[in-house]
Amino acid sequence: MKKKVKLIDVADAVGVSAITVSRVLRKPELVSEAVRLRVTEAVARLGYVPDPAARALASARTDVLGILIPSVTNNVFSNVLRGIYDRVEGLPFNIQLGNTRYSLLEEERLLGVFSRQRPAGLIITGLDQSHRSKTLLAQADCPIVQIMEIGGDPIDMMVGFSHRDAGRGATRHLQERGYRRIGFLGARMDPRTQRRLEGYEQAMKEAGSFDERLIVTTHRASTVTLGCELLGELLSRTHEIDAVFCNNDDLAIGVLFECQRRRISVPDDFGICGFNDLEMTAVANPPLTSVRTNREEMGRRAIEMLITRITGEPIDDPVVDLGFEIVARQSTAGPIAREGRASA
Amino acid sequence: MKKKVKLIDVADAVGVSAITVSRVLRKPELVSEAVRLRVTEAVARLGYVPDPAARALASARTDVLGILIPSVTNNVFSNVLRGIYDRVEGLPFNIQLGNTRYSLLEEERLLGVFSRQRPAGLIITGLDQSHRSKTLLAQADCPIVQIMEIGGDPIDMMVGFSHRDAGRGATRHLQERGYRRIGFLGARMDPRTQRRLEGYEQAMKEAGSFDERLIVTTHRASTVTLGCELLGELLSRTHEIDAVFCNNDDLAIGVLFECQRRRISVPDDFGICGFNDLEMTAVANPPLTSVRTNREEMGRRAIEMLITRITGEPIDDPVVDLGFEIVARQSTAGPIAREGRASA
DNA sequence: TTGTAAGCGTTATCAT
DNA sequence: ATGATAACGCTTACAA
Repeated sequence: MKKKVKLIDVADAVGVSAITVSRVLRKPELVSEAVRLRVTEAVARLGYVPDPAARALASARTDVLGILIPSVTNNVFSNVLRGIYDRVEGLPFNIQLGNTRYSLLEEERLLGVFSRQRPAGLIITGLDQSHRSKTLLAQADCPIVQIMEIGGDPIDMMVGFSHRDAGRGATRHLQERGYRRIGFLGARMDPRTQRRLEGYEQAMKEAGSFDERLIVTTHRASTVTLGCELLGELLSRTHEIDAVFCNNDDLAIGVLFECQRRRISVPDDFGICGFNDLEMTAVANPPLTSVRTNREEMGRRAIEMLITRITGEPIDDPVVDLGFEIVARQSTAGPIAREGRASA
Repeated sequence: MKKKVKLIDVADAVGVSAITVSRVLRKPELVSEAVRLRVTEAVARLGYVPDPAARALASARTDVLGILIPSVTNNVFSNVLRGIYDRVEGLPFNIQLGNTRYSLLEEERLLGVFSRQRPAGLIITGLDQSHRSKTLLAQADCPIVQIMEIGGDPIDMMVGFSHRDAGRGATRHLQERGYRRIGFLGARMDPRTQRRLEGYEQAMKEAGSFDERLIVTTHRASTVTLGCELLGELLSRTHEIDAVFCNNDDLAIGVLFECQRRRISVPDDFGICGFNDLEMTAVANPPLTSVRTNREEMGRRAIEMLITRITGEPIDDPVVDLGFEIVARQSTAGPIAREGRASA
């Protein structure tokens, strides 16, 4: 292994001082063109690459963007990640990913690890940080974006949407399509799922059809298999039910499969609405209604907001509402559809 | 923002030198118990946390484990990641994740970024690194694990399975169940997919039923929707076909959905075999046969191998074959099933 | 525009 | 068992 090329080696080769080489690399406009060209050439020729540790130590800053998400397997977050990696491509930043596993304690720990590195920026999931985490964030002295949802006072910046409104919107959609006894299936029950449930409850109360027995939740992670099970649980409680709002599409697909097995006709006898609008929903049989949320865009915007602040530009609005969209498909065509057919 | 607590501050508080505090933190057995206790107490009381940049600069080593995977959205890799994060939990290492987007050039670039940090270990996906990447890896001077597949000479260590054998095994399974005209649907066509295709070709040739027209591939990323499309393409070429081996489960689910729409009876008229055994396959209608590969275990083992080497212990075998398992479900019950019924 | 000097916070090395 | 001193490779602050 050949010896490492240092700043001073480049400087010696060109006949300038180390700081000049450093300047060429970071602030080329401060160096005369003649010197700049010679230095650039030498850097390339010698294959010099800066040592990030030395840089971090000397400048009290790194090129690290710390990202904290609660799960690496959940589709939702991998979509956000894709947006993040997309937007950061070609920029001189390094993504450092932390997996909190939906644990506030792990979030605190990772925040500690991250802040010691003096990151250039931080992205953190949700609004519900612990007190200690908030303290750490306040001391982090770098721009911070909370992603996935909006609401309350931002620590610094936010990009997301209202899960409460989305839950209410989905439930209303089912109501508008003529369903009355609408169940709620929820897995994981993280803060965002809980707010979707709140939205559901509000819509059901507004329609005067709220009934606790229609709500089935579990702290287990959501899977397709779990969707099958939860529908079973719901039906074992009552058969007076004509639709479900699933807190995500995995559950919804599971519910659809289970309906197929039980010969429950969707959407005629039973409406299904999912959440997240995974691509699969559009090609299921029948295609599933879902709530589309722009997760890649969320990742991209979060990075953009960080960069804007890192470069010292002003932010127009620290809170960005990306909204959501109910994508109505056949799975919620409604019991109305049957009446239509009956009268035809 | 209160001033940062440094090693020397702790040392002054206890009345020892900085290096002694450093020793207590890294090699406590070298320090007398009396001093050790006082130092530990002071560290806790003052809230001292080491600066990773200073550490890295002084010791020429970091606690970074660099991971290079081709996609953050692909289920397969998020499963591996989960295993990695699982196994590393509680250990004094930091995961640094790089997303190569299936690009050898991006892989090279990230490898450059990573090796400059003097990582404690590296995990890289697959066997097909570029020449330059191999040079960088050779110079990295840390343990390296290639994951996902095995074959050829390991750069250092390997954990995975033979995709060729798995492709051959899946195809044979279909043949054993009585299917003859078996199609192959492939997306992305990364090296591992290509080797699965090779296995398929081998099995088809061995059975004397190889036909190029039965192979439909695309470089697009695999999705459920794409599975629908690829089946359409295959059927537009020929209707003399009684099964498909899909290079992953997303495609397989899409094929199933498309069969439902076209009223093609699975498994009676058409067998479907997927790959990866996502949990969803078990609850589809009918449940889908797939090839199970233990991806979480792969992540865990990779970390274990790194750690073993980092701690200087010997590795029993640098190449770990995790194998695969054909999980036979109803979707490949075979045309035989119909004969059975017919004769009943 | 370029350079000098003094750190940045830790660990390696060599003493004691 | 503990300490003094010199790196580690770069940037900041100030000077020329």
